[in-house]
Amino acid sequence: MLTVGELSKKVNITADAIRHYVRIGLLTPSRDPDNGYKLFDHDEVKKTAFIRRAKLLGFTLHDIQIILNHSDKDESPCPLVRDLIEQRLIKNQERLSELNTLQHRMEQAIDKWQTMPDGTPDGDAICQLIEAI
Amino acid sequence: MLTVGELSKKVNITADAIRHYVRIGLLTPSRDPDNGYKLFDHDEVKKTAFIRRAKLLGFTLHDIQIILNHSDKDESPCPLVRDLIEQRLIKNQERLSELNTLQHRMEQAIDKWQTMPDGTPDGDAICQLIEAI
DNA sequence: TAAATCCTAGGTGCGACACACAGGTCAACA
DNA sequence: TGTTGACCTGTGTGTCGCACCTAGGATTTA
Repeated sequence: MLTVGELSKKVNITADAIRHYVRIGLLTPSRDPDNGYKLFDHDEVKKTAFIRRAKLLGFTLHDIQIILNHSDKDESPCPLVRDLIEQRLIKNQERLSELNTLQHRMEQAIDKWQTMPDGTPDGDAICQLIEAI
Repeated sequence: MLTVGELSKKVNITADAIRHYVRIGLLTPSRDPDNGYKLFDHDEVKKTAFIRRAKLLGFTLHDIQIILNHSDKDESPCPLVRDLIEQRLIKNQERLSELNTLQHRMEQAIDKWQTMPDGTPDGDAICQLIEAI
């Protein structure tokens, strides 16, 4: 049975993150009756490691909640996991193309501004560099 | 002098977003003494359009706040703007490479899972698809 | 025995809004 | 003239995944 600090070292995340997972109900440690400390048994440790791996794969904590709920019911969550990751993949592609667009706009702006004077505000223009876009 | 709703149509953003900008002090409309409605004059409309363009270029509202403060002082914010966008560019590159890494991991997982059985939970494994990573 | 290091619960902050609530205001139409 | 419906107001909460802080109790170490 590990305390928060011991668990945090074992799975290499912050104690705050673990407390966060407990707060939102992802982890459900038992309690030391003497002092109220959270105590994590083997299953909770496994769950914590699982959460880490799932996050590395791009699952949100909400996704992970759903997956864990399913596997608590002795149902294989694997088909669900495949569905979820395909959704995440699509979202991620969207984010990637948004960021790429942004990157291009920023690079273009910088190129354009290489040759522009700073100018002085004329009481009307706020920043010519941006208003020129 | 435009109300929130009129301004929101003119610059094509939601009324909620405009109220948000007012809340955080980006916009400072006057008030109709009769009914307390926010009233945006020409300068405020220009500022709103500026905010939109700056956001399209990847500036945060915080950046924009700084830029507007400078130009209020009749200083050319342009050198500042160039500095800020270079910082944003770097941040964006970091985000892009993070997302790319994530994308690769997700794609690899999906490839790998094509050939794997769902398996049944054995009371120990939570989701073999994820634990296999 | 005291200091240093753990632990607790609860609250706030981030970024950029979206959404909801309860109520006041306004223009138009019957 | 009354009423309807669309607009407006301020304020508060939720999103996401924590990080940080407070104030105090517990435990370990010198």
